[in-house]
Amino acid sequence: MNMSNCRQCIIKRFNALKTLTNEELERISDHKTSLLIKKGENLMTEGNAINGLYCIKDGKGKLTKLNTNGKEQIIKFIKGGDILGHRSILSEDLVGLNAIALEDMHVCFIPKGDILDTIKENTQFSLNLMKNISQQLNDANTSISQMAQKPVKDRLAETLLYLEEIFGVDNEKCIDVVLTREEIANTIGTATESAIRLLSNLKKDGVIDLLGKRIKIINKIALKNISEGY
Amino acid sequence: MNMSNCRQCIIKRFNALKTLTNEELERISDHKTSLLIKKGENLMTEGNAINGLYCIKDGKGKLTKLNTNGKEQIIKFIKGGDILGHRSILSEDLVGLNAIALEDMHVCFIPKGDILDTIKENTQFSLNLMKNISQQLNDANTSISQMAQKPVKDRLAETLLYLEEIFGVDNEKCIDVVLTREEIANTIGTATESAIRLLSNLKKDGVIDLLGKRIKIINKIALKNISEGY
DNA sequence: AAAATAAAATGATTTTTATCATTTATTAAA
DNA sequence: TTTAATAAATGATAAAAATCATTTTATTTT
Repeated sequence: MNMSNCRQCIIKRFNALKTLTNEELERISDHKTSLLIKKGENLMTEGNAINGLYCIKDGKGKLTKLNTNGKEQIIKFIKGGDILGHRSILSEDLVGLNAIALEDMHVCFIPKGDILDTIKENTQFSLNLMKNISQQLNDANTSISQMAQKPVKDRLAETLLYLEEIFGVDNEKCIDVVLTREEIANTIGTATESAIRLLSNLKKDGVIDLLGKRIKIINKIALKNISEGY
Repeated sequence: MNMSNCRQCIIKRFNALKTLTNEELERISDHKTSLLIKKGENLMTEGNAINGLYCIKDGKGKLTKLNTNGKEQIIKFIKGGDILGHRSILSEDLVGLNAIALEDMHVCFIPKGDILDTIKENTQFSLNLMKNISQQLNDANTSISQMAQKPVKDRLAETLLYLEEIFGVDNEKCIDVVLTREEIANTIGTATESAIRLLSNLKKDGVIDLLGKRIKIINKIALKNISEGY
């Protein structure tokens, strides 16, 4: 059984679950399970069937896809407030992406049946899910375009700005997520060495600072310009 | 006024509109308008507001995005049976892509209000729209991964297979869509000259044949292997 | 704390891809 | 149907990015 109650949960305010009625929340609260996903563990795995919706309470993660050649492509980053698995539930497809914890994550799992029932009875919830996926689709289309047409340096600049936007900064003004250089490379779609080299160049140019794995954006305007090809 | 009636329209069988009730079809039929989009014309334009759903009766088109540097990226191809504009309606965003006719297209336009009403009253229609967008999102994620990690040659092979799958072949077994070399390049995200060169190589290797602009796949297995990096 | 392992950084080199220049072919216009 | 315009093809070269090799720096493990 589960100590925590969905009605009291503050994280639901940040996603489609905010539209649920008290009655719906009670039902979900009774059926949900809480999970601890440790750093490096998979919350969802590409190719598996899905049997519910995940709501991330806290922690950070990455959504990845394994290429035919075995290389990991990071498609998106996730954090508290995000929901996962609804795409797969709605399309009745297998899961398309791996969800992997970048740090320990607390996650709630809501069975598929409850979600489908709620979709059918609560139009607003339904509309919010659609809105969420629609925005993701728009973002994905933008990514395709940028992957296809921007050079690696521009994509790196873009990604650094995106990471700061998503995760914010810590008390030393560094982007508040710890990624390996390989993960950065797998986000922008380049070789690890290329990512390292370009990061070093950005540091040399005074646009960013590198404190171990942590990255601090020093000149956001310059970075924005680089991301647009100037 | 409009001669044609949605109830009789056969194209609706191929998309989410198939779940509409007779009553809903009548209402839509009364409000819809039919459009002829001539080759090269825009059906939707990036950045514009949307005020309805488009249902393509026949013809072929491309969905594109203009990059910051002014280059066109082709995100997806469209044809009879496809619906357009629902993503933008659902997310309440501006249109994200240009829809441009590759040949004359007949299209029905259904005002936004009717669509939103129908979403609210017909759960099955709603679910079908979600399913459609969910699948598009999955496809888009696959594209991101391939753009980021596959070399141009592999992406070209992939694209040729995709085009044949979407548009089929004509009576000479050529892929049944006419694209310029530039459009092919803008699909796979490369320079026009590179696309031309790689097409020439594939022809020299006997994998495809080039009859003017038309492309015939000769060895599908070889092409599939190339697309996977062999 | 020392040893072992993994990650990051850097250099040298090769491969891939883009760009520029020119020619040839195709399509559209006068 | 000849001319003009556009698209396709090809060669030469430059630029971008990947790969391989090695060193340095962190991070774990013993």
